[in-house]
Amino acid sequence: MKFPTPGKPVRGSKSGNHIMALFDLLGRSWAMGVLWKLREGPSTFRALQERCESISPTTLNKRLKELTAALLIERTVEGYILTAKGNEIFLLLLPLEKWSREWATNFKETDEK
Amino acid sequence: MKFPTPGKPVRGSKSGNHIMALFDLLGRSWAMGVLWKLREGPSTFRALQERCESISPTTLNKRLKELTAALLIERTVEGYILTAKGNEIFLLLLPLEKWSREWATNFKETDEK
DNA sequence: TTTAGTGCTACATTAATAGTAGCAAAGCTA
DNA sequence: TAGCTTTGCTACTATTAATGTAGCACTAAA
Repeated sequence: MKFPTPGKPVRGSKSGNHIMALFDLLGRSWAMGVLWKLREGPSTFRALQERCESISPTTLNKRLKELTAALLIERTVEGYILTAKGNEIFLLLLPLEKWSREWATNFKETDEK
Repeated sequence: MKFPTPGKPVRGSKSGNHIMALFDLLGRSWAMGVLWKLREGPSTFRALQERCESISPTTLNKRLKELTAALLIERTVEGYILTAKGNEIFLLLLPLEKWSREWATNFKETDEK
């Protein structure tokens, strides 16, 4: 498994700056979404697929492997769960929810093409 | 210009849940990176390209338009800058930096293939 | 020994990103 | 006013990532 590793070249930093490595990891389709959906508790592969409403098994599998390699999630008998680190980062993402709620109000009527 | 709009179907939410719309927006290559690099101050297109170390003009242009439509950045005579909203979200991303520094320590020697 | 559920993998298609060239417009400079 | 630069892109091609649909191998219960 290969994922954006701090210390190795990543998007935005040839030297592998840690924040850029993180952005590279989280800046992939579904990465943050999967973490978010896992906040609800352990989930099997198929259940997670449903929580996500629409995600191909190919992509889900890839993200799960990357996030596992990145130590953010792990697989248990109950299914996939957030690790301690995964939970930490979830808590850091949490404020985005409130912010996005306000942000969303800007696009209610503003229906540009 | 088309970008993940709250209220419209986005990745992870057919109803356009705001946090999922935000994840869809930020979960694209370079989106968070560009916001991050713009914290340093106004930047022209070409200068921004250099700050990013490696980014194709195609992608940069696309992200700039999306982020502009999303009200996070704008173009001024001095170049691209973060808007008030853009700065807010940057501040929310800021804690990730410290976290990622600690996270990175897990991958110093752990050099798996 | 069937049946059902789970965790994927295969494969084909479409979309996103990269990488390189270079053009049109604006601002010097001589 | 004719060149020379810089800037902000766009065009184009190549490569990589994501989608969507099928279905296989495994486990467990009936």
